[in-house]
Amino acid sequence: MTNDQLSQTFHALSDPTRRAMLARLSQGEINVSDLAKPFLKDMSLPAVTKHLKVLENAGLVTKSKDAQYRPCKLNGSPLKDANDWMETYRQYWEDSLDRLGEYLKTVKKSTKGKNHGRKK
Amino acid sequence: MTNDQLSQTFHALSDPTRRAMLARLSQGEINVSDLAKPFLKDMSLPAVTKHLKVLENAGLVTKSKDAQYRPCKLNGSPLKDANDWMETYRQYWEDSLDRLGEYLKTVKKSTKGKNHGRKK
DNA sequence: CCGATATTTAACTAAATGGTTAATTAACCA
DNA sequence: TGGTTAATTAACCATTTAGTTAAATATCGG
Repeated sequence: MTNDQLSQTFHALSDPTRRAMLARLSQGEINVSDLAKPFLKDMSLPAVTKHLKVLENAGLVTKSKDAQYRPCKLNGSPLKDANDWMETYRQYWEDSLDRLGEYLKTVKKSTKGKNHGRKK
Repeated sequence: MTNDQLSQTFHALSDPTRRAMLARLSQGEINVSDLAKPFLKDMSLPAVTKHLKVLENAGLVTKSKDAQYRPCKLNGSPLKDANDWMETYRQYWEDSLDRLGEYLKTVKKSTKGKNHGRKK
C-alpha cells in the first residue's frame, strides 16, 4: 500500500471489519475489548488490534488511556480529504441529465475521426 | 482484499496511480496505451494493465473495442455508494460547532463513572 | 504483593499485491 | 501474407497483509 495520506485513508476504508469498527465508534468512545467484542467470533483479539492499528495509522482513530483501558475515539478529519477527492467526480455518478456535459462528450468523440485519436 | 462492492471501490481508490488514471479518464475516453503513457517511466505496461483491471473489477472503468484499441471509459456509479457511506460520517469531519452534538458527547462521558462503562 | 483483566508484541504462516520480462493474441495495413 | 502495433496473459519474485497462538506488559483491586 502507498503511504500518502489519501491512500491510507481509502485503504483503511476498504475492509468491512474496519468500517464496522468506525460505525461503532461513531456512537461514542469505547475501549479496545468492547470494540472487539462483535468480531471475536470471526477473529482473534490481536487481529482486531491490527485493524485498529490501520485505522490509527490513517488518523481515523485515536486512543487515550484510562487505567488499563484504551478508549478509542473516532476522528473524522481524514474523511474530509477523501470526500473532497470524491467530490470532483460527483458529476460522474449523479444521473447525467446534464445535457451540456453529455453534449460535450459527444463532440469530443466525433472530432476524433478515423485515426483513433492519434496524431497524423 | 474483501470482495464486497464497497470494499472493492475503496480499495481501487487507495492507490495514487489508479486515482491518476481516473483523473485522466474524467477528461474522456482513452485507449490503454495512451492512458498508460504517463506511467511508463515508473512501471511497465502490464503493470498498468493490472491497475486497470482493479478499476474494472470495482466497476469504475469499462472497456470497449475499436479495432486493436480498447477505449476505456470512467463509470462513476460505484462512487455513489462510497459517497453515501462517507456521508453518514460528515458530522465527524465538519467543524463541530454543532453544540448539541458536543454537549451529548460530554454527557455520555460524564455518566460513565468509575466503572469504566461496564456493568456492575 | 498477587491474581485478574486489558492490551500489545513476537514469531510464524498462507495468501494477496505489485511489480518484472517474455510470450501470446488480435487486428491493422502495405 | 507478413510485419507492426495494441493489449493481455503467463510465469515468476519480493514484499505486505491478515490471520494465528503464545508470551509480555501494564494497571487495577483485594
